[in-house]
Amino acid sequence: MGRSVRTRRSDDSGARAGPTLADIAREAGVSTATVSRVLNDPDSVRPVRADRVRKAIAELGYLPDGAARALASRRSMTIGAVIPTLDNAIFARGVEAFQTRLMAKGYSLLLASSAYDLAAEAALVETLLQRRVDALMLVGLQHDPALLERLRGRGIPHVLCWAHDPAGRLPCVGFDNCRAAAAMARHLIGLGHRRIAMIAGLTRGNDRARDRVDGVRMALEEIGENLAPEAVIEVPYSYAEGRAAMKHLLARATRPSAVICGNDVLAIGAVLAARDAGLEVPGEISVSGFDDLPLAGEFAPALTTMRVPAEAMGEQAASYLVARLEGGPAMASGPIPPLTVELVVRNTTGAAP
Amino acid sequence: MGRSVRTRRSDDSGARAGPTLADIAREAGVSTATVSRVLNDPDSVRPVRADRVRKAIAELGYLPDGAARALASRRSMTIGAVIPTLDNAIFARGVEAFQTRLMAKGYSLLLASSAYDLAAEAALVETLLQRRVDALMLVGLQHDPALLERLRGRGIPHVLCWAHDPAGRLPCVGFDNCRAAAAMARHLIGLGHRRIAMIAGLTRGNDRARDRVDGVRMALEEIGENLAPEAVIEVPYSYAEGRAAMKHLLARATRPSAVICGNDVLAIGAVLAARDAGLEVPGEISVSGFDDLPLAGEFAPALTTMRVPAEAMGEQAASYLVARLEGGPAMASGPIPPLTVELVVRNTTGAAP
DNA sequence: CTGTTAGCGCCTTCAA
DNA sequence: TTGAAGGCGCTAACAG
Repeated sequence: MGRSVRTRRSDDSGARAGPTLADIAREAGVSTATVSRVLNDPDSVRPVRADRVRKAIAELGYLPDGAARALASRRSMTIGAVIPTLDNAIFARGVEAFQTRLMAKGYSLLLASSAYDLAAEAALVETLLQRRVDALMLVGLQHDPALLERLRGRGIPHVLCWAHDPAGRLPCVGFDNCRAAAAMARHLIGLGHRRIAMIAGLTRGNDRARDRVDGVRMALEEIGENLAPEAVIEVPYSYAEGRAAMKHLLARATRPSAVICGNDVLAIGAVLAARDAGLEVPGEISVSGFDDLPLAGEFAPALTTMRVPAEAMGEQAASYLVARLEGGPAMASGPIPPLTVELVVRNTTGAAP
Repeated sequence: MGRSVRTRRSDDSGARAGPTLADIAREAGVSTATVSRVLNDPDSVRPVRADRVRKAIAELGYLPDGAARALASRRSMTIGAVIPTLDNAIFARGVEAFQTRLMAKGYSLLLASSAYDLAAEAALVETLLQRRVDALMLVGLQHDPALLERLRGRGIPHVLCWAHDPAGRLPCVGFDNCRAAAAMARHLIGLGHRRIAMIAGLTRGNDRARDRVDGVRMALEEIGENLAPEAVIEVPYSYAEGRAAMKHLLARATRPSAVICGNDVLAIGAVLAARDAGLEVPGEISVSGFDDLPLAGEFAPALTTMRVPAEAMGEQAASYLVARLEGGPAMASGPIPPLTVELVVRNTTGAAP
């Protein structure tokens, strides 16, 4: 027999549950199927009844149960993302844009950070799969070997950000780090620089950082120069590390005339160190960044850098995943064209002395 | 009749499902209850059988279904957070620490950002509740009037970060913004400053920003001075806005001798503007920040600021929520003591000229 | 357009 | 310590 008031739990540990869809159905005098319909496909219900249902929903303060919906419909309306860190402003921006776009399309974001550790990333993905994410966003092309395979096996739509697969095999929304770095190197080469050093991010487990080093190397080789191993210093992304690395570079017998940095944070640290050493930038040494953080344009001297479309990347990644989820099975989605980066020449790069 | 091989979906749209708990039970020759037990309370199962189950799990590549678990157990192992923005490095750090700690305790993070809009925040919370978050983290004490009420009504444990409720009524993990700002003002007052201006964050819907203004005002009133309305400029948190606000301040008939900024980003913008105007910092004008971002200590001149324990806050918030969730019903949890902030005096504040 | 009826995959008493 | 069985709240055929 139907108690008109449901009693759920007598103790007060945990959440009190609200009314269920069945309660709404009873209140509105319709079947549960109808209530479900006004929730998922309102147009398939006669307006009068739909309104009656909506009224009941409002009156009882009904909130659909996501877990039950996910179980029954096989869609959690939740998308996962694993990023290396939120401590890098450029990732934070990208994630913010990703989340905002997702939310606008009715999806929620399950977020985790891996600290640039590919094994940790794989484990986090496993957890997210367990949470039944409908799709997944990852950063970079390099991952635990079994990871992408697993996603394909499970049929989980996914997208790789901050990178571009020239082969077009992987679904990625990003740009070619190698080409971008090469473009920066050519800018410096064009200014007459030959003694070029690099302060790079840690390349272990970070293909973006590695590709940037490769890009610089490639550009140098184009003109018959080479990037000596000792001309590349790898450090974690931080102002202090950028500064320390530059200090090292300046202490050497032959000082570079230009230093290409793996990102803006390192570059600003490097400029600070150059200034500490009494060197003029760019008069005596040129420094370039990567990302074009808001600070890059404000800093004095304003930083020459490579602008990365972080927001667009986050938004496109979100839109891509949602399209894959909602587009019919036909939606094969060919290779995605790379996003464009832009060399922004400001005041930290100049003619070689 | 039970097909021994389950057929789930013939089309290939959407995710292929993996084996279910029932498959594991069959494979291991035990009941589903037993499999469930080795998952949730391994010690309650005889080791030999437990191992058999674990072997089956490994062999079939079984992954528990979070939605089903959530539905049956009434716990999603998911915690929500709504923050104003990820574009503020200090929030990003806090969220990162929060997420890391949560993950370590077996919980996942559902994240959303509100863009400092309290109505948007309330809507996002509603979405998260629908996703069945077990608990919730919010920023600040000020929220949509119905919001906290709703959380209490639903019995959702929650914590308010970046703030402290002196009355001790609200569950918050943070510090007293008013006191912290007052301490900074007193530092400047002690240096002989009287013409003090402020470049504050937007106070609408942001009680942390408002409290900081109030703290400065309070400290000034202690010495019989007052903070004139025109001495306070409210702007969004960005380097460019900080710079522009400082420019405004310097264009006035009577220039302030010290400028207290709502955060480090504004402060660095302000220092840049002072330098643009040919003013020496702190010789001719003092500037203070708030947060102690990594850049604050590296910047030249190094920024005097108020160090905020962002990581500790994220970690404690996570631990608090998990404790509420897992602590028995007895766990009443008295008021949480405020975190401590620390005045870091560096080189942007000096004696009044 | 609407109601009936099976599950979705797991947890959790309740008995044994 | 184990198994049987009934939901958790909702969706999705399938009839009507």
